[in-house]
Amino acid sequence: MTDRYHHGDLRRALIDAAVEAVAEAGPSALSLRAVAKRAGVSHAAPAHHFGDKAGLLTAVAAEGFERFADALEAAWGDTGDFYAVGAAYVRFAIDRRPYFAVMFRPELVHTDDPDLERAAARAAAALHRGSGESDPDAGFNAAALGAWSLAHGFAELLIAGNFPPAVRADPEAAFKAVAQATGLGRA
Amino acid sequence: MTDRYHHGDLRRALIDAAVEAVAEAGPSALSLRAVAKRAGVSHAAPAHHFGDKAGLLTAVAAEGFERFADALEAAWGDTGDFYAVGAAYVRFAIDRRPYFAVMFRPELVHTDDPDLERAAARAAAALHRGSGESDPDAGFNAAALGAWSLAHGFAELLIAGNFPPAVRADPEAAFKAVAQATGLGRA
DNA sequence: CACCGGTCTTGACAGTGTCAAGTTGTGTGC
DNA sequence: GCACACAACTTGACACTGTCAAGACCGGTG
Repeated sequence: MTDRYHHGDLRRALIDAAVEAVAEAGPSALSLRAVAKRAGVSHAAPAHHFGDKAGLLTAVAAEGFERFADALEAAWGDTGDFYAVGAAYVRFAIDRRPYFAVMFRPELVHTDDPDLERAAARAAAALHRGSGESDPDAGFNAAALGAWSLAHGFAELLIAGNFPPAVRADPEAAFKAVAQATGLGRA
Repeated sequence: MTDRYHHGDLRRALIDAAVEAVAEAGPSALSLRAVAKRAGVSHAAPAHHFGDKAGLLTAVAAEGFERFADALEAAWGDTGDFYAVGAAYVRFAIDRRPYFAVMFRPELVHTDDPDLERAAARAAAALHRGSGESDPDAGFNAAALGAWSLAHGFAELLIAGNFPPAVRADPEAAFKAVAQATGLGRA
């Protein structure tokens, strides 16, 4: 099965290999040839399935958004409040770091990919659930964008290593404290 | 002067060339050889001054943090409130995009570089000015981290193209609306 | 004027993404 | 059951990349 000429599910194997590689050295250090070697195929096999290096990362990002949407939806189900969803946002960035490292990087992926767009839209819907309509005057929902910005910025700064040790020790608890300090979550 | 064998200020010229290149295609697409060509020197000249590709980007990031600190300090001077500083944060991310694209990317730079550390510390000090001491129990200042996360997340999501057109039309005004919606800035 | 140290160049190396062409297997229509 | 068409993958090549060692060049100090 595994040593067939036709791999069976090479696409899946390549995505997994890419996720591992990103987890080890980040997306900018990703090498298609290294991914191919990890999956045990020739150096040009990835290009056949994904067209492009960006194509492979696009597939990773799309899968990431799907898992992200799952995590956010589950967080709504648990307690239903904003803190839980924000904490899930932060937890995803930590636990699924290789996915997160690719998901909000337009220069690394094909932003017009239908699968990616669909998955990203699902995640956005899961995130904004229950945050009401956007203000027709302003053209956007200020509270929802604020919550998103807060969670995203916290996750991004945390991952980049800009937060003190006390935050890194328990990021979810720290996020809740930070969110409360801003006055958010009372809506 | 410019066609001398000893360039005069090649280091400066290389940084400028790198900033231009990053502005055009992002930091991941940066090529040392292209930077060298842009500055009119041989392909190995950058390595002599910066040791490394990461070394060049480190110099760019350090310069970025200096300008960033300037901008934040100026914003405090203007009106002295949080909204102005947050808006300056967002404006910097837009106007000085090539710098911002490198400043919070630990995988692209030498995070232990003394110049970079000094500049980043200055920017952090400028950002947290007037936000009081950190809570000794928690080990961090929740309100300050919240403000930082909000501004940073907003800037990051805006740049990545995740916000609706109404926000992109006037990002600073949108940020103020978003910050107000969270209840922040009343401290 | 000799010399020395820093500045930059030249040349080489292994590794990269991408493309064109070829090879190998798999399923389909007959 | 068999030829054929097509998809999956390989092979080989190309231009380009970052990095290193060695050399050429220049400015200033003795």
